[in-house]
Amino acid sequence: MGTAERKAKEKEELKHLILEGAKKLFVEKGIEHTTIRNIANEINYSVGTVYVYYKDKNDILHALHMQGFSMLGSRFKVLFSVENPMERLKAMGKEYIRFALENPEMYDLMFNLRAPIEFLDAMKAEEWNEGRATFFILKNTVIACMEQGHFKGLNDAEAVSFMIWSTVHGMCSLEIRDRCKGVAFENPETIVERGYAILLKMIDHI
Amino acid sequence: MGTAERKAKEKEELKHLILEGAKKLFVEKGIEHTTIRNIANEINYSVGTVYVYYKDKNDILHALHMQGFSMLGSRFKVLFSVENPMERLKAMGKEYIRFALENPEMYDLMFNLRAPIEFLDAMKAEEWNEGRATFFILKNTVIACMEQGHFKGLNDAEAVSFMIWSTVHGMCSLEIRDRCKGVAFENPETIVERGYAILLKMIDHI
DNA sequence: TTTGAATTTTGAACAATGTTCAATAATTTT
DNA sequence: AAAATTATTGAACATTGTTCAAAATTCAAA
Repeated sequence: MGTAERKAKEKEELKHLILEGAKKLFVEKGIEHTTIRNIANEINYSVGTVYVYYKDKNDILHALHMQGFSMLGSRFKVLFSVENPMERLKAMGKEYIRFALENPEMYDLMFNLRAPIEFLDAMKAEEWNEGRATFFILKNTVIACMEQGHFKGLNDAEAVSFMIWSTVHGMCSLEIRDRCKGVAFENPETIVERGYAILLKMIDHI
Repeated sequence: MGTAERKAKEKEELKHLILEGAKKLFVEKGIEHTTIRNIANEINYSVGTVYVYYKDKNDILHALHMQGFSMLGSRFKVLFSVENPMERLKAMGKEYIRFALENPEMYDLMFNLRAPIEFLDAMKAEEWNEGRATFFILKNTVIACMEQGHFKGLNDAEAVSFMIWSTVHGMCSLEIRDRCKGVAFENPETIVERGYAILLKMIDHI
């Protein structure tokens, strides 16, 4: 039965179309200024159709959430080619920052968005795999660094990974959410780079 | 004219009442699940009254924002008594984390809430003073540490301060926004403490 | 080709929200 | 006591997420 296949594909395509429309608008005007009606309008469908393919607005956010982790994950995977674990770790931080600052809406969605209960339930289930996998890449790199003699005196690889993740995440979040603007840094444009340079030096000296 | 004074005081009191009612509900059921009608109901006034005293919902958020910085600031001020700058720096981090984890809604409001344009305008104006002051306390402490021979090889005190701020902010945000839950840490309850311990060791070793 | 069932799409309708504002009530001044 | 000023109200509006019966379309069988 070829018809069923084609229909399934069409459904997939429409689902994708909705998602891409949503993403475009999110990037253009921010997540909370994008309405379902906007999305429907953007792709020339009616509101109801969106709800056929996505249960919720949350469902859309969740789909984009996974897509975001997929993007970040593939950026990380490229870095497998960097043999030296310490170099790899540093490159990962750089890529992470680049991803966050180039895709602030996506990043916000992934890490800063207030999570409704259903969202959290989905996160605890299998679907959060991508996120967990991304953290494990970091953790394993830290472990590899330790095996090469780095992070001497620190035996808690998980905590080290969490601390590094928190640092880059914190810098990106403060930057993206414009909290840096209020602080009147001497050189606002470069503050994230400078902060990251400090982290690298600290990592090197231990 | 004593009447005018009394009226002014009454107005102040009602404004405060609204704010406290809002805060109570924010803490109870989260910021975005608290409506103006809820707030009005909580203090037995009508919706309209709230709008007489606060221009916006944003206006309320903004007032609480300042109150939050005031709270955090006074916690920091207590630490002036700690003479040793390095000890003071460490205590500040601890206090910061305690504040964030004890007042997650307030913290979110201060650092993670999506800022509407008017909000940002107000931030750039004088009213962000509290926030700027808080960062300066941190920065000055870092400078004092440097003068005592710490942070050797790092000459950018601002970047060091930003990096430290980002680390504790990042850890608290990830924890508060439940992003830690998805990662399946070995020991989830203690991850922030452990992460902070790593930061302290790194600071010590440089 | 025609038909009738299955599927897809629609948009009017609903409840909840932030916000406004003329009307009402309370207070103060004359 | 009357007038004027001030404070409070809640109905009304626009916009949101969401639902669902109806309309439009597609498809397999006769």
